[in-house]
Amino acid sequence: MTIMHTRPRAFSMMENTMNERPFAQAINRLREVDLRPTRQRLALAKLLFERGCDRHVTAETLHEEAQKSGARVSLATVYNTLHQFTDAGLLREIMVDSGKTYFDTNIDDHHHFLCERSGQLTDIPAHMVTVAELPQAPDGSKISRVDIVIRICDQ
Amino acid sequence: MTIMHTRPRAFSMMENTMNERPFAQAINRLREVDLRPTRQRLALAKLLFERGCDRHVTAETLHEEAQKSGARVSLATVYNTLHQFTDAGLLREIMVDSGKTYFDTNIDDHHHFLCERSGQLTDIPAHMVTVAELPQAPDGSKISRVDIVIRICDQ
DNA sequence: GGCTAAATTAGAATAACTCTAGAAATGCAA
DNA sequence: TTGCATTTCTAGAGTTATTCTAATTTAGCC
Repeated sequence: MTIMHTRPRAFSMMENTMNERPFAQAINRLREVDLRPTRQRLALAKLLFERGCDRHVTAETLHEEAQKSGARVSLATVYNTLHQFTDAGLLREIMVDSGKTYFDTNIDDHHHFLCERSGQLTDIPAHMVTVAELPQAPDGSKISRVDIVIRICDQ
Repeated sequence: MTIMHTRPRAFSMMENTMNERPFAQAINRLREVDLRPTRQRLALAKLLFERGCDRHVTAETLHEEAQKSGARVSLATVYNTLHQFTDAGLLREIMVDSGKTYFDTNIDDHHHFLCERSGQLTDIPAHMVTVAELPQAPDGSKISRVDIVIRICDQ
């Protein structure tokens, strides 16, 4: 197992406004995390990171999106790629709906609203939630992260 | 859909120390939530609630336990029963490990430690966590619950 | 006890992944 | 560049957790 000491920031549209050498950014980013910049990985990276907003995808939804955009990528590759990107710190896996794995392009410290009706997830920046007191982690262990899900329902 | 206004407390060993009429408690509790006290439901209720401690089970683990205790219950019935108990407010469904559904016999307001190595879940009473500031729920919705998972790893 | 609705069950079906093994693409070295 | 070792991709099979289905059994009531 490898521990990431410096988490790379995710791709962003901002960094590529000029659109010269459209894939250069993505290629470098993938190289940085030791993933060969293949056609498939580049296509998925584009969909995930070059839209300029934070996204919550499942393998299923991303695969569908890739198909629509004309990229030929198998579902197995989408699964592989999502896990590789997660291991590389480019994505974060989130657990809300048992039986489905969501990936979040926002890798900053943050939390989520979860709509109980629609299952819709929305980011909450970490600074909007203040936790005043936390219990001590059990002996021999330390807190690695605090995940907060605020469940909301219709008023 | 039915909204529960008065959540029944879960069963507890404390309430049945004398052991007279061993199933009376369970039978009444099931009646209260409009579930016929069948052989299977009683067996599962006993396993879940009469051990005097809070438990985290999956359908799989509970089914196995039932088998060992000599109760003949099908896995389908375990699934059905866990969901019925949850709907009746006797259990709470928790999401931590995508791909598996856990049920918690502790239905009080509380949170969880999640050990990233073993997947082990531990309850944290609500009073041990203080949330000082929460964001407003989006328009037209209200906060129904705040779930906090403190992920821990080896030190 | 007998009837009716509810509950249980085995096994089939489904959903979301994961694995496998062969084909294709990548990148390094000459 | 070309060849080759290695990585990556893919279709399809396999797995796991769960739900569905339709037939059987059981509970509660007269």
